[in-house]
Amino acid sequence: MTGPRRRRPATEAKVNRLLDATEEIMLREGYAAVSSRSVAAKVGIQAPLVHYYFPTIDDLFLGVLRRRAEPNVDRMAAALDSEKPLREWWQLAADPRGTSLFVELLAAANHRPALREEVGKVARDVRRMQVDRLSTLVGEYGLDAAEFPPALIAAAMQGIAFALVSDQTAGYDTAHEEAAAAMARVLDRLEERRVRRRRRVKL
Amino acid sequence: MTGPRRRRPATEAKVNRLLDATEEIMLREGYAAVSSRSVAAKVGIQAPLVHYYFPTIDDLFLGVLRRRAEPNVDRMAAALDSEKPLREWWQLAADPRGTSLFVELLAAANHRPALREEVGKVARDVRRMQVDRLSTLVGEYGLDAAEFPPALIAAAMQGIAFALVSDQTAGYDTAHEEAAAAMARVLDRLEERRVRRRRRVKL
DNA sequence: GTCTATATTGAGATAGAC
DNA sequence: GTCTATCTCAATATAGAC
Repeated sequence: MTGPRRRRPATEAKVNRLLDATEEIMLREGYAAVSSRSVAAKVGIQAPLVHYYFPTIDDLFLGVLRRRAEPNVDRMAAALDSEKPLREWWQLAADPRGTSLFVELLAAANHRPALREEVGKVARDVRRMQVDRLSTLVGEYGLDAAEFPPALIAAAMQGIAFALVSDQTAGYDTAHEEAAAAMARVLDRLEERRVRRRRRVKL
Repeated sequence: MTGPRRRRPATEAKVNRLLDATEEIMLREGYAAVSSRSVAAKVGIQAPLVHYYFPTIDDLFLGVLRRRAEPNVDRMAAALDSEKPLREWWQLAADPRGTSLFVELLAAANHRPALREEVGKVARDVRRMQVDRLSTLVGEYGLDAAEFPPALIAAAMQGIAFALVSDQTAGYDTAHEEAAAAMARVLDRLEERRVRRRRRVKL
């Protein structure tokens, strides 16, 4: 076990430029527009050279997923351990770039088995982390755990973010701004409630 | 203005078979797997013939969208006017086939301007219908309209359905069954509350 | 280790046969 | 009105040059 191979700095930089280009294409034109040609054109190299760094297109998508997953899992862990867990979780979930990319990866995974497995692993791990933390948080927020189990709250956080971000980035006229503002207020109220309840316990 | 052209019954049947095949491919392999070749293979005809019925691939996607949209808009209208509006709305939203297809169309619309416009129109019209009805329903459910405005409730219904259906169809292990069951219970309780409140008013 | 010339397959679309 | 032969181009990928 020697861990992932080290690469020369110049190579590392090029790999990152390729992944940046791939993300850009996924966000602007959808995952289906990603090809060795489109990525190469964006970076300014020849198409077949992409295959030197990423032998297959699957590897390119996996690269995007892995580069995003690690810091995002860390950020989610930090959010869940912060003073306002739901509020910070929402801030992560409502990030248009990250959420749009995740939706694209989810869609691409539909017909790419290698990607599907990896996306599933990330989704499951993150969800487990959220549910674990929620099992104690739910009570602190003054919610009935029987009515709002962690699994539902986690699905709601992610799902609402999906809906709002996808309508927003597509430019659909569906009052998503109003909904986003309301969501923020709901979470703020929950955080206030939690603070009050914890004070009461301490006193 | 003569309305849409009538087609011979045999033609109509073939058009439907092509649209069925397209839906099937979208659901099983994702929208990106839809091509004149893949659709033709599934129906058992030659690839270029697909272009006779649907000149461009955009037309194929538009065909799928339009054939689905009309009955679904009607069904949503009926649900909103039913005895248990939220419950029936959820039953529609939680349908895996319909929701998965909508997600695929949403993704495909990302880089297909013609489709994008039509999807946007459908999304906006349906959302408007839901929000209109919710503006009176919210109070009947005993919810505070300032805290839970119609736009947020509509986004939540759709978003949670997105999240649960996509995890379910992809087979991701994220406790989506538990979440779906909890969602159903939450809505049942709301419906009960609405019935009780209406009785009180009538008496 | 880095990059290019090139092979192969499959895509969308059209002109024209039946 | 229905279907087919065929064109053009873009996709992934590999073998091999530098």
